[in-house]
This record gives sequence, structure tokens and C-alpha cells, in this order.
Amino acid sequence: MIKVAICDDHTMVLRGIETMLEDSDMIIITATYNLGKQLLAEIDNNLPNVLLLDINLPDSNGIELCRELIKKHPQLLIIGLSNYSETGFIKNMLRNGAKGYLLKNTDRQELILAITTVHKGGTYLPRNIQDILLNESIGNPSQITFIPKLTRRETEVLHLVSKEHTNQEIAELLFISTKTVESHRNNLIQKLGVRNTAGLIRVALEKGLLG
Amino acid sequence: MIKVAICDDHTMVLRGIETMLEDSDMIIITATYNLGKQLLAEIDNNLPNVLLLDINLPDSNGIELCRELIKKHPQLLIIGLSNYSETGFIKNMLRNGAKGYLLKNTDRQELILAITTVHKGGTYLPRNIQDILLNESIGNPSQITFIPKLTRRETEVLHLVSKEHTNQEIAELLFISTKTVESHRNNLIQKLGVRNTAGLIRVALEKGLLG
DNA sequence: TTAAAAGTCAGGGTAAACCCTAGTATGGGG
DNA sequence: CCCCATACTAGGGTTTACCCTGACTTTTAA
Repeated sequence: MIKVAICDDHTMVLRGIETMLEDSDMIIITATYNLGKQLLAEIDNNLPNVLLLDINLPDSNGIELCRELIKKHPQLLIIGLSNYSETGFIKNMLRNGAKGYLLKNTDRQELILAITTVHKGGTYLPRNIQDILLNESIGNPSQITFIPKLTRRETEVLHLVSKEHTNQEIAELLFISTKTVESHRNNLIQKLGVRNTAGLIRVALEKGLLG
Repeated sequence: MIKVAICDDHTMVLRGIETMLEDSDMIIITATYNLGKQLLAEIDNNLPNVLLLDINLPDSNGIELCRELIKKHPQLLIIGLSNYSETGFIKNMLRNGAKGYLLKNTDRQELILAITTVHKGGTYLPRNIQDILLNESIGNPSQITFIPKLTRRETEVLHLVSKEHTNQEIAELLFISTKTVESHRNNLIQKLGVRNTAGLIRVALEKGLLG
């Protein structure tokens, strides 16, 4: 039997996955979690083979959560769950130790295939995501789906900009020079491939870089 | 028996709702749809009493879809489904004929209560959303959820700003002076209660003023 | 341990955004 | 029909953002 745990803040999704798996005779659901913190606190007590992990939990960054979990439990097989097919997310997840990635429109067959595949030591990605990643690696690194990695400072500055602070205010809040803030801001504009603050905020929201 | 149809692009949510409702002896699921267009094309053949409608379908604007459906089928009882508790969305839905609104973390009990309530002719909103709306209507028209009415020009300028155009570019596109563009932009900043472009874009996206 | 990346700051300039005020259309109600 | 509210228009003046370059220190990962 493959022991599976699920972490998702939407009850409906939780119930949907439970239903899809309950008839399987190879898979047993050992735990469900609503929040990242709950997961971190309780998973040690009842470690599953496979964890289905929502990337967009309200209280945690799924990608960092994934890395933490793998660090503590290297044998844990994590499959990311998300609404979005942003390849940046997916690559980040895989880079941080996830063994698979599923969209929430996955059907029963694919869900079970994903779980059994990673349990056998493989990696599972849906066909269409494989295609997208393949296309990217060959030809165009499709700007639309690329999610840049921001540094700690850049993330801080981005959040403060989105809260309508001026560079000067941000400088005071972070105890750095306004020139430094400008640097971070320029880097953000470069990394997100935009022209100005309007694009910065729009793209940051689109890519899920802000809450 | 209450005939219920569901429209959601996430199979997992679809299955979750089905599961939650399958044991009920008052409710029967008569159809499920993945896309707004599919819903529009097929719902006439098999009209339900209650429709659970995802607001964030990939191919349609849930709010407009709601209005269209009500126009064609005034007796149809629509309950909006969404991940977000932005009261702006919710008010818009209700204004366009929806009879209820649920978040996707709803449990079985509340889901059934919502369906039976609207079927009896009532309106159903989760307790916490009721509280938010109530607070708003009493005291502070909580800037966060107040959706201002924009003029034609303001809407045009807002969209162009979000596309990273400068005032000068916008002026050329609209055949007006840059100073006029600045005025519209100032009015937008006033109306949305923000300080600068960052807030303008963020709030405009939050309130659904941009596509 | 060593190279790369991130964080820090500066100068000097241009462009854009922001603020306040105010005249000119324009369309719906008295 | 005229009036008034609202939208649209626009000016001058000030602040902030944006751009390019370069340099130094600290942190991180190979």
C-alpha cells in the first residue's frame, strides 16, 4: 500500500482527491492537512510515502515548504498541486525536490498514475506540461511563463512598492540608502521584463510574487 | 429533489462537490461542466434548479456569465464559487442575479445549507462574508471593497497605464494632451484611494477593474 | 577556498509621475 | 430651453521614478 497525505486549504479539493483515491486498492490516505504550518507540525507523527502538496497555501510558500520537507525527510515523495501551469513554478518545485506536478483539473486516472509513478522512483508531469517545458528548452524561453527568482531584498522591496511606499520610505524602513532601493527596483524591472512600476505590480501579481 | 449542476474547470473541485452531495437525499446532480462555453451551450437541454458556478473560469468572466444565464433563465438559482472573498466580486455577483456565494473551503454541511436555502427562495452567504458586508454597510465603506465608478476616459487611461504606457504615449494614442492624461490619472488615484501607480494597478486588479 | 551572486552605495542626469488649479464641453433634469 | 453636475481638457510647479555606470563588501554555493 502506498501511504498518501494531502495538504490543500480548499475543502472541496481535499474531498475531491479523497474520492478519486478511495477506491484504489494500492493507495491509502493517511492524513489531510489544511495549512502549511499544520503540515509541518504533524507530518512527523505519520509520515506518508507520497505527499500531494498545494503550492498556493495561504500561510506558506509552497516551494520553500517543499525544500524544508525534503531536507527533513529526504525519502518523502512530493507531488505539487496547483491551478497554474506557470513553468517557472514547476521548475522551481522540481529543483527543490518535488517528484511530480499536477494541475487541479487532473482526473482520477492521471492522479493515480502520478502517485504510482513517483512511488516507483520516477518523476511525473502531465503530458501538456512536458510539452511546454520541452518547447521552452528547445526554442523560445517563453517570457510569459518564466518566473524569475527574486532575492530576499528584492522580495522585500517589491512588497513595499506594492504597498505604495516611495523609494525614500522603503529606504528608511529597511535602513538602507535610497540608491540601494533604486538598484533593487531596477533589478526587479529587469527580472520581470517590464518598463515601469505599473508593469512591475501587474506582472508580480500575475506571477504570484505578491500575496 | 433539487436538481443541481456544477461548472468548474478543476476536476478535483468538481469531484469534491459531487462527493459532498452524493449522500444527500434531497439533492441530485444533473450535470457538470468544465468551461463557461460548454455550460452556455448545454445547459438549455437540462436545466437545473441550482447552478454552482465558478467565478474564475479560464474562458469566461463569471460575473457576466451569471448575468447572461439569469437573463435567459430567470428562474435559475446561481451560487457563485470562488477562492477569493473580495467583497467587490461578491456584490457584483449578487447584483447580477446570483442567489448565493461560497468559498471553495466550504464543508459539506454549509454546501447543502446553501443549496437548500436558495432553493427555498433565500439568499445564502457564509457567516464571515455576511459580517464583512455588514461592517461595510454600517461604518467604513472599507476602501478595500468599495468599487468606484470610472468614466470612459478613466477606464481607457487605466488600461493603457496597466500596459506600461507612459502619459505621453497614452496622450498620443488618445489624441489628447499629456496634461489631460495626467488629470485622468490623478482622478483615478483619488477614486481608488491610492498614492501612486503601484497602488493604482494593485487595487485596480483587486477590484476587477482590469481584465 | 574560490568564484559567483547578492547586497550595498554613489553620481549625474533624463523622463515621468504627481499635485493643485481651472477653463471648456456636454448631456440629462427642472 | 437653460442650467448644473459631471466629464474632459489643460497649464505650471514639484517630487519621484528611471537609467547607466561603477565600486566595494558580504553571503552563498560549487
